[in-house]
Amino acid sequence: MTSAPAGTASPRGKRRSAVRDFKRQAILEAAREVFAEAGLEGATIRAIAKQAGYAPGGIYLYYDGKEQIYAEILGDSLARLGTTVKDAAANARPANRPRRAAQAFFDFYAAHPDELDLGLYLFQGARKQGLSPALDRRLNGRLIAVLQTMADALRIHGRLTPEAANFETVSLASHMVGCLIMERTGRLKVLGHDARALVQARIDEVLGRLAQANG
Amino acid sequence: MTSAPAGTASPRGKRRSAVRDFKRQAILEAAREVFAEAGLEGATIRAIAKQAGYAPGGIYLYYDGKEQIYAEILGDSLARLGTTVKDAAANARPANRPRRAAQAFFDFYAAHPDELDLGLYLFQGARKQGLSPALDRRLNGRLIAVLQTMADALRIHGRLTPEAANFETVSLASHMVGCLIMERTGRLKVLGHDARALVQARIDEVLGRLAQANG
Amino acid sequence: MTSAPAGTASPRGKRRSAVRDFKRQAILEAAREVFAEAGLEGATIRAIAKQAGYAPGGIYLYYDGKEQIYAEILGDSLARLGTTVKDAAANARPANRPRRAAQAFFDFYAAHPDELDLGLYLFQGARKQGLSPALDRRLNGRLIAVLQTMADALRIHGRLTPEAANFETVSLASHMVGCLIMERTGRLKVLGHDARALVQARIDEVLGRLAQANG
Amino acid sequence: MTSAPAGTASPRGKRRSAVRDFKRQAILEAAREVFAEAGLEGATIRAIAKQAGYAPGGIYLYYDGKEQIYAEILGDSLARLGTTVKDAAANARPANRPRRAAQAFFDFYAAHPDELDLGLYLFQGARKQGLSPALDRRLNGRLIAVLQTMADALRIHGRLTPEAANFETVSLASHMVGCLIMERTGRLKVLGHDARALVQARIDEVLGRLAQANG
DNA sequence: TATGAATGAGTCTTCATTCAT
DNA sequence: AATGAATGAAGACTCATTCAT
Repeated sequence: MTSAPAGTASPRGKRRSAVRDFKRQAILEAAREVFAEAGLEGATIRAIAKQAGYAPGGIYLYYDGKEQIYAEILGDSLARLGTTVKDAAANARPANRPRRAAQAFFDFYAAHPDELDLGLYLFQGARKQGLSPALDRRLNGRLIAVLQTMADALRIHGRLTPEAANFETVSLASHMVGCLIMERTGRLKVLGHDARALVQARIDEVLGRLAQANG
Repeated sequence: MTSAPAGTASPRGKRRSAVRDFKRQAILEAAREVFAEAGLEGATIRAIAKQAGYAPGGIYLYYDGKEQIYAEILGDSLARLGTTVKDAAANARPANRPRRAAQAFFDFYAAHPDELDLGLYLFQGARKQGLSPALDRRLNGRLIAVLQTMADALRIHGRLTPEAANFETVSLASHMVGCLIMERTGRLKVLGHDARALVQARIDEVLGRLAQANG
Repeated sequence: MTSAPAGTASPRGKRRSAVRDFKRQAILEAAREVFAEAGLEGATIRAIAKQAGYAPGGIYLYYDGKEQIYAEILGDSLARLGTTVKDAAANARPANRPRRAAQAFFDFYAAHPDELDLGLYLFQGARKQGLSPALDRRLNGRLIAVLQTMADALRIHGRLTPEAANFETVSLASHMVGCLIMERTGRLKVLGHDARALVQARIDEVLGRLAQANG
Repeated sequence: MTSAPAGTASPRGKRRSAVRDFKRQAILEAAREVFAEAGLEGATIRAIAKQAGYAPGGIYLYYDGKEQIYAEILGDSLARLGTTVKDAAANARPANRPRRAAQAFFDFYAAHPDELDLGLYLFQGARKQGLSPALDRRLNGRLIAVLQTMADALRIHGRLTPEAANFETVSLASHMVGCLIMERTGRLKVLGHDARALVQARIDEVLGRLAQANG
């Protein structure tokens, strides 16, 4: 009931819906702040409500529960990631697009590590409830879109087949995710390395390989 | 108190200690099963106890608490990983060692994805309490040892400086971790890829690059 | 958070705060009843909650924990004791003040023996955690105030130095506490005596001695 | 079953009983040590067993449970107190007996404050189970005997009626108990006094009064 | 729409006691 | 006689969620 961002037809409904969406966003923002400060574990409904200026019960007028908030944040996060990557690519000279796009991806999660946590948490195979299939599809769509942007840049620049560009992109993204996680869990530091350098080198390597292949 | 795998001298003591160790292992195994089935969140002391055939209090005869169980599983896991990787390298012809070692690493976590989760969970920077420094050091040591094995193989085969071999290894491991996580969270499937292929390609690529560099 | 009897400004807030205070008092009262019935050991959060008509978790809306409830009861108790003793002294002719004050002290604990228990329990040197220093100071302050009232009466009536009055008062109070405890534990009865008579005699004795000293 | 120090008739039984009593005493001694170190709260069966060189279950071969151990310690304590007081009186010149006896009483508990705690704990009105009537009678008997010793000394020295001597003694004992408890809970220190001085003064006062009454 | 008091199941952990060995 | 592994009820406390207002 509460959960669908449901579009209503009547003008009255529209206005109400707009207000509602605004408040939903405000709660989401509050939740993000709590996440950033207290991590996934510390993000209680109480804390989120307080940060949003609500009493605990108030949250449930806008969201069905905690997991739904998580999911929505993740959706938002992916949307912003998509925008960020797309902008980075668009604002770069064609020759630089693959690098800029990839770096935008990395920078995004380097700046918002908790949003990466959130993704891992929610997507985790063995979740209590799992996401609703509809939501899962939506989130997947966003992720695919992000990678598509990166893959397109790579494809054009590297004169690759769509499949090859795709493969290369997914591999690159996985590498970045791996590096970010290893860094976040403190393992990279112990090993004497840092994510940015590893990723940088990897991008150079891929681009170098493509350049070489294209003469 | 409870935790030390204390060696006793008398035969009677030895037998007792052996039984004890066996039961400790059984509990560990039960915990692993719970992890695999219910995830880290579902792995409550109650659930572990039940799975192990104990009443809740029984666990505390063998472990000081939940986190200790986690840590012990992780320690075990890293030890087994180390053995696996080392064996893989040792049993391969020198030329194949880097590949075999890397693949052993990947195969290990592909077969035990929850142990990867556990590592990420425990190492997590933002943990409530964090591991005891001593334990943390031990676990780090094991991780470093594993990567050292891989790095050594790479260094010898690729005629690299220790630093370069190290860097390459950490990057490779991060890539594998990233791929595994992306697969575990279901994202890789959605994107039409699978971890094994991605990792395979990455290994080929690295080895190819080194071969080329060495003429 | 939970603990502060925080004064709010708005009428709405005032009413809310009043309700809150009322409920806090009700819980306190319930706790006192449980103490009286089941003793300190039996005074579990569960039992208190039940007596107060709450589910276990409900208590934590009003108190931060068990010890805080104890402390608040004790604080209350000492405050009431202070008032009682002061009133008794104030309402008596000067010549009778020392006796009336002392008797008020005795009567108070004779009527509320569990509050004496509580004091002994909480103040106990060998407590797990001990009270917070701030709280301890507050409670001590109240106790000192009570005895000061008694000492003042004694000093004036008996023309004593403050030190002497103090000493006499502490000795008297200790005697009363000893008698009360011996009675509460059933020992006095076995010995064929009762606290009231013992205390009465002691007061007579002290006052007699002072009268004699003053001619 | 286990609990009665039951005297058996046969020589075989006698020897067995002697061994048994010895072991019971050893456990008691261990329990006393644990009490002294860890207080009433910290005195778990496990800790007592360990201190006595037994496994937890072993204790139950000699005692029916924790409370019984407590009770027996208390009984022992009272017996030793009795001996101590009696000896003190016996070894003093008649004129000094009341003082020496009283001081022996005080010193005993000043040296073993946990045994005073134990008495209060066990005798406490609202105990879970209460002591068995038989045990209660035995303990009471010992307490009475102790006070009787003190009362006798006072009666003879002060030429009092038995009733008066009794009254005075119980009052004195109560005062000492009160002072000791106030000291143990830290209140006396806060008030700037100490138990020994208070008790000393009280003894002087009583003896002075009696001397005066007897010309 | 919003409150916030209340719930109650669930968390980890402790410990007296039992019982097969 | 003694062990010590195991129980299981109990403890304090947390927190997502509900519902009367």
